[in-house]
Amino acid sequence: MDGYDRYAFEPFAVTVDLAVFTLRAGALHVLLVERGQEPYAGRWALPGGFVRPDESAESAARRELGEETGLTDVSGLHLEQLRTYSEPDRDPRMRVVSVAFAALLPDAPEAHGGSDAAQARWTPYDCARELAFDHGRILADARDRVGAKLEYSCLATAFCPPEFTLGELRQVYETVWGTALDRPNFRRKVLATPGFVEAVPGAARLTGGRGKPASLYRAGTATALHPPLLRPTPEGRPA
Amino acid sequence: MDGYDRYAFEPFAVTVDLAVFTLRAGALHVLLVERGQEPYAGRWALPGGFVRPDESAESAARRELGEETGLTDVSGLHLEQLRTYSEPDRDPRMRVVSVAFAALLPDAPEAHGGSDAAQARWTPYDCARELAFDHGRILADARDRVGAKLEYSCLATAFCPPEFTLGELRQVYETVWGTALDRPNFRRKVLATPGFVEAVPGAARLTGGRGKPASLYRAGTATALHPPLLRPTPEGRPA
DNA sequence: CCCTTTAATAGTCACAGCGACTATTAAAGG
DNA sequence: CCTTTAATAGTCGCTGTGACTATTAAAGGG
Repeated sequence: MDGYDRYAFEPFAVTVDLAVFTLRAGALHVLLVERGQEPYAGRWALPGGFVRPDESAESAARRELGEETGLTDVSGLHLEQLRTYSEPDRDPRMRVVSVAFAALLPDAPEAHGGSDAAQARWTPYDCARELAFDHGRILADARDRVGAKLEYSCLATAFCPPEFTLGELRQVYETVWGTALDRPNFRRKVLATPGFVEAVPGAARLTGGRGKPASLYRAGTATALHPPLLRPTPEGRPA
Repeated sequence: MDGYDRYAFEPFAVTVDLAVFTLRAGALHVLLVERGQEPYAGRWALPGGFVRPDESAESAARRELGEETGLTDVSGLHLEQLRTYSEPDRDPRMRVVSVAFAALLPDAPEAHGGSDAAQARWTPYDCARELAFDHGRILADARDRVGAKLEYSCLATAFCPPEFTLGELRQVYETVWGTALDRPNFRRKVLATPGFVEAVPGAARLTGGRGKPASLYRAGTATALHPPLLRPTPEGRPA
């Protein structure tokens, strides 16, 4: 950033794009909006918008998150910067640099049009195809990041309501990773990690389903997982 | 990014900032440039510059890397996008959004002025203080990222020349992490990880120092480390 | 009311990985 | 030739984890 005044510089439009994830009916869902105009009119896209003069990309992302989900309080939601996409031709009209974020929601409020009056809809991740711009790439990157962060962070609780059972937490992993996890082993691992979850003191139990009712837990104070909870290796992810 | 044409948008200047690391004399060094003008005239800063109209942030970062280090071929160097800094007041003159990158160099060519004619210097990481703008924050974030990635990636070889000994590789970890590692255990772990390093077939050995000469290795084809090489926990990094 | 089903919870066993440690080998240098 | 230095070889024991079995506590149907 030296030599600042010695070069002319091109002004860029700066936007944020959000990959907003939630779990619904045992499947990973992402919030998409339908574009109303060219380019890509009628195509689905990630929600997002311009960064305003007086706000950071993080502020813009949280503002857009509230507008698009209709949630009144998005202050506690997990929002994470992914990376910035800046290919010169990523928008056919003009030079747009976009800062991508991932957001995780515990439950999915029904989607509705945001302030942009654009149609918004929760879509199963596997059905999100043919997105506008490079949003397909952004969405795939976001999913990879979320899956990876489950291994070494307590991110999974961000998909859960304030109080949850270990079964629900395990389903987060199973859904995002697409693998089954051994129930007792998962329980042992989670409870052995200090600060991951803490038991709700009262003899709180959740009923409503079949089977033995499970104890309730809250997210703990830890953010990192040491040692990590490695996902089962289908074969050799390494190499 | 929907509702594209419905809002006026503020044009931003977009720059890249680089945290270029290398190992010198057993210490982590970072490439800094001295600012020649206000603001922060005379202060040290991370190298960087404006993204040009026809290039992506990645292209701009690699171009700047070549200009600032004086290296003729930077195509093989490890360059990694960190995150984007976009606080409205991060530059007192105007609205500048900066995409930060980390770069890793095997050996340190003597620093010289880049094309900007600014003075450039390799500085021990611990001596890099009072940087211009928010570059201190960016540098700290970059160091954190590099340290963390050593755990679960083969990034360490990016600090090494094409052929290196296991002792040199171990010193990378020890220098970046600031901890001593058990020699035999490190060797066992590295050699047990397929694709991390591969032996140079010839009875190649490195002489020049004291002691038994070590075998030479090259970086393997793996990029990820499974299971990871966790850094010794001084106590509880988790929680 | 019993019996099946479902899911949480408790517990066992064996192996892999790793920290800590000791021993040996192969060079340089005085 | 002996000391120093560093690479390499190998051992021991603990911890974490995968695989697996058993028990408990509810719902639901006959």
